Amino acid sequence: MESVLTEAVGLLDEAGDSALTFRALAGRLGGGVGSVYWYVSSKDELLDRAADFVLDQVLDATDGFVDGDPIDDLRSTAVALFDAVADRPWLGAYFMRNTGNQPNSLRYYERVGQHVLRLGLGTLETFHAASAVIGYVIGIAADLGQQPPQEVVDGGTTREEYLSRTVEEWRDLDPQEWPFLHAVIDVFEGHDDRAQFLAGLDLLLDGLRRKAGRSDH
Amino acid sequence: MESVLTEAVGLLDEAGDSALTFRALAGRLGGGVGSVYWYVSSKDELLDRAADFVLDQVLDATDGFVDGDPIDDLRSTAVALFDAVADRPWLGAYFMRNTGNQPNSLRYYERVGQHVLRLGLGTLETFHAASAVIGYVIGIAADLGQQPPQEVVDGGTTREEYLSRTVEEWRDLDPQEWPFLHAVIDVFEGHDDRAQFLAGLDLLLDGLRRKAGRSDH
DNA sequence: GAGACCATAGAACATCGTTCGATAGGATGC
DNA sequence: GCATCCTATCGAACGATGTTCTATGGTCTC
Repeated sequence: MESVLTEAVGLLDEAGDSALTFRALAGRLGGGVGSVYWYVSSKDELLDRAADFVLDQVLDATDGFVDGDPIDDLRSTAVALFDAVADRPWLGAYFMRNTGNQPNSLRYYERVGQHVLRLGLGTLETFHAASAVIGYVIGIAADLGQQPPQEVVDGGTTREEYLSRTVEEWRDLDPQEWPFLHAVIDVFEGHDDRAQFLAGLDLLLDGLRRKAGRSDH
Repeated sequence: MESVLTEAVGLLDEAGDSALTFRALAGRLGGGVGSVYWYVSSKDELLDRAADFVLDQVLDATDGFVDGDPIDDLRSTAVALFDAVADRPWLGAYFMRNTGNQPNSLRYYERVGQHVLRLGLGTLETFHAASAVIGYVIGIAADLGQQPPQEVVDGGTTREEYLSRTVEEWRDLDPQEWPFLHAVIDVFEGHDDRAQFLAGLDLLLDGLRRKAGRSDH
């Protein structure tokens, strides 16, 4: 059983979403197609289990954050999930469905929530804050970790070439009509996904810290 | 051409992601399968165009927000996109890929960016803030708008029944181990997706407003 | 040894995206 | 008037995929 998930994750990591087929998986396990169905009842379940499988490892690896400043711990927990999803593009997509259904996504929800709980907000605000943080992390991670275009996957073009070609197209647009695009085009060209994520996360956490401060006194 | 997109959107709206097949689309158009390929070169392109098609309408419908408080306008723009994605679950998934590739997602990016621009932040901060807002909206919308479980789609179970059954399962968990879950379980049971989205958005915008205030003086 | 259950294997089926060649109508060139 | 191209349509066929089904060993229990 476990080897089924290991090999499934291996396929996903190595060649992405479309590489995980029952035939490829069976071949890797040295068995027949039908055998896989003995362990798993559908492809949906296979994906759920695979996602849950790696999320379990992420959770174990980030077990220690429970003693510092709540916001700092919240940040560390969020960053750990982001990093995990960032280098596993497929994980974001399959984390997004069934939130609250898979055992480990519930575990993650709880962990984030416990940090928020320590802020001493009201029940509704606690619920909203935890949901916002998780939603932001998953959303950005899934977005940034999206599959690069086909030509980059095939190796014909590097990521940098593709990026700079996009930028060139933007430069041709009318600056009167696209003031924002032209304003940020230079920083976009050298942008770092992770820094982008962190900046947004800090905005969110800053708002949260302020809300906690207000309800404190 | 336009009718191809209209019917494609119709299929997606009525029966979701899996209902859009070339054969179903051709049947609806009263033609053959091959004809669709004359207008569109692949299913990816079909989905891109369909998503772009409805996004265009959303953008036209929210054209007026350019005169009030920047943060307020930012909020209105974000809410409009959220609402559009919320009742079109498929839109979130296909908005997420190719951000910056499809013409109208670029238009939306620009519009959000222009509001941020008025906050007078630095270039890098402007870029990060705009990305954070868009990422949050798309992420949450895609997450909350996720396809409900099969039994609900089939009509065998209502959304409320499914929700309350989930809650029942949560109640059985050990409160010692799941303090957060038990703390928020009541508000979760009656939660509203849109309110949840707005609460997180306001946290984010509050952080942004504060950052803008700091760099002002 | 017989039967129950665990586990595997692969053929077969339906569906899907995609390709391809055939075909017809209309515009254009001479 | 005729040939030639461009536009547009159609559906059969191909390959890949998820899934079902039946057949076959293997192992354990009594």
